Amino acid sequence: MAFHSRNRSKLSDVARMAGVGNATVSRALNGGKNVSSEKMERISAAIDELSYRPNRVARSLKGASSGMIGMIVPSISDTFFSRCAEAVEAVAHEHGSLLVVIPSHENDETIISGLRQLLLHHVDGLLLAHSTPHSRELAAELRGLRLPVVGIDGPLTELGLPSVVCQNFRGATLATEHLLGHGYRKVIHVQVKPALYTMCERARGYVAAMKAARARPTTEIIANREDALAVLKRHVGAGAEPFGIFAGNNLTARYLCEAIRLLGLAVPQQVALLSFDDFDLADTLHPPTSVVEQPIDLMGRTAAKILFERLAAAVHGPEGRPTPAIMLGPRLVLRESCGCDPVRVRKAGQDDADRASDSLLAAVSGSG
Amino acid sequence: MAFHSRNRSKLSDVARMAGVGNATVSRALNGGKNVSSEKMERISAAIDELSYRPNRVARSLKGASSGMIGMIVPSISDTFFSRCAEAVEAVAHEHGSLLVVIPSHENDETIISGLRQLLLHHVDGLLLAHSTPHSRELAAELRGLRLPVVGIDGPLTELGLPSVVCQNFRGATLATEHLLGHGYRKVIHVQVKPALYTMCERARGYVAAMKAARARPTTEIIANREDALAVLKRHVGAGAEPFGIFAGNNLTARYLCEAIRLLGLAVPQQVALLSFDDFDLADTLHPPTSVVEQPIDLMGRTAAKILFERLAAAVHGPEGRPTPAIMLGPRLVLRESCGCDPVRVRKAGQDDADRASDSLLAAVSGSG
DNA sequence: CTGAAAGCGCTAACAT
DNA sequence: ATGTTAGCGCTTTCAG
Repeated sequence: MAFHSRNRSKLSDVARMAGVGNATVSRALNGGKNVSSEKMERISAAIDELSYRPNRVARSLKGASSGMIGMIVPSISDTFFSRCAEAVEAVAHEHGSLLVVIPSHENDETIISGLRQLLLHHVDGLLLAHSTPHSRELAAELRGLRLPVVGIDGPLTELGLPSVVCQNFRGATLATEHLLGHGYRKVIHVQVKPALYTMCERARGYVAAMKAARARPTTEIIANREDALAVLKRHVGAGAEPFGIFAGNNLTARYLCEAIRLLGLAVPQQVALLSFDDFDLADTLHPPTSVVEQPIDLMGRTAAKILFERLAAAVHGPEGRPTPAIMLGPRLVLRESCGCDPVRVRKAGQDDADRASDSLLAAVSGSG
Repeated sequence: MAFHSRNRSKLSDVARMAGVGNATVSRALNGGKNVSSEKMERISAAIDELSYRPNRVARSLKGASSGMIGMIVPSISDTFFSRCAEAVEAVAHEHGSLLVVIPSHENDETIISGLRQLLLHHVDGLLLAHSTPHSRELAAELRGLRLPVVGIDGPLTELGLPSVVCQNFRGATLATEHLLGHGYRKVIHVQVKPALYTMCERARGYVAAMKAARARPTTEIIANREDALAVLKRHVGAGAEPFGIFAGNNLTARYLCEAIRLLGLAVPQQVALLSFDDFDLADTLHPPTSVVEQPIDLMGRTAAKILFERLAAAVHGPEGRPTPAIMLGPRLVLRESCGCDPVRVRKAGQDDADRASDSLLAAVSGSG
């Protein structure tokens, strides 16, 4: 039980060794205000000597910061959220804080119980990734919280809480316009989980872009590969004309790609594809899939930064005035599935990887 | 500061309401031993009434369990580790514990400082995923720890600590034998990060299988797509004969796939591919990539389970006797890149998804 | 079986 | 500027 304290020196040990009072050591530890530089020296010498580190638990019990922040995400293993978490952890680390991650499985009750558990552990603040509309209970729970909370991926605007999201609407518009720009007169939107905030925004953006181009928007909801197959069959069968698909997220794109492969459809000759959210092998797929890339790392870092700012400013709980969500811009990553010219695309590539493979490609074809 | 305790009832409130002493409530909370059933009733009624939840921090300060476990992984966003973490979290949740994840970036010093930070926060136990050989410092740190530690992915056997790993050797043997079984006389092994324990084991398994088949093993180390390109060029150029590649992990496979695409190589006609560790779009790639699948979820759950067992048994620190690592079996997932017949493969598919798409496929080709 | 009392290591008044 | 003191909420002897 008491294996924590094995040999570990405590604040009073430091005080004794430095020949000062406990409070002085505590003060020295917390900013060193109101401590003479002479004692400051003696204290830090003693700290080094004893290799003393303050016990976060005791500190936390007393009411000071616990050095932990919580993050509630739909799923820990989902690429998007694990990358968010990684960015958040990086910022937390800079602030000497630990990150506790709890999966919600998109269930409001799970969120509430997770929230309470985090509270019991005295976390200093909370990041909440939740893009389904919250239940009344969750809203109440959040409203009653005296703890800095920042939303990520889904806005907490209605609750007066700050949040960081991607410009889903804009990304969708960009994608749709791009597809339209390739000359496809018919561009459909396929998505999963239409209830999600992010999906709604993307669908809205798609519709807006279609309307602006005087084209007729069509949104299809799918839940699996079989649905994708059915949707594809229907639209391919409807006319010989090639058409574009704007996929709502990478899961949608995955179902679609699988279905396309099963049907033996030519991309982009028969169907052009552009998906929201980049994914690992998008580049390696046949053909490479064009995507709207979200600034995941920036989203995570920004949200965490806001949280720590509030922590420092001791701004707990909702503000009186509504807090607009910070919306970060997505980026079109053009590969080939949207109909872009492979050569032009490769030429336009700006990063080193692209350039490097260019020259190697040339070398290879020269030797083959 | 004191926003944690806002209205929150404490143990003494429960005691007062139930008309018993603090100690009795505490006992009731911790197993209810030595408490009359009558007071037990009154206490639990009071707990419900006040919706009391014990403060984990206070409990932890006093020396009891903190309700938190730590996990140190090379990277939070890496699919393998985030899936491990998810499994671990599930078990932790069952035990009412929180999971704190720290990324090590495969750096021993980072691990050590992370370790110490976790200690300061009184975590009850630790899961360590680290498959590079540990430095003397890390070994010493680990040895001195009075805390249950369980290794995952890499063994901590030398330190007398339990660990859970995949049968990397066996998986590699399986893969190599399978490739050999397809009739490829030449099968090479390509990998990244040869220093990793996992990679060593896989390379050993490959070599063993090759030797058993009286074939000459060739292991190539790559670090990026360009290396993959160079390796491929060399081996394709070396002879017209098709050959097999056993890729050490999914990153290797990815580089290889990209390079294969850039070179326009036919898979499996010119190069057959079989990779260790499944990945998201393996199925959608052209052709679908065969892999050795690791029981990731089981690994995470098992490691966590062992940790909680030790926690319950109060077995802290290394055992006297060496603790053999628990080695979980991988599974060959045969798709097409290894040379398996697409039709046969699909027929052999046992899960619903496969069956479902089969029938749909039939429907589709019938209508086309 | 039960309650009173003594801390766990730290911070924050409150004196000085 | 500095020391003394009183807890934070809980567990745990130690007496009954």
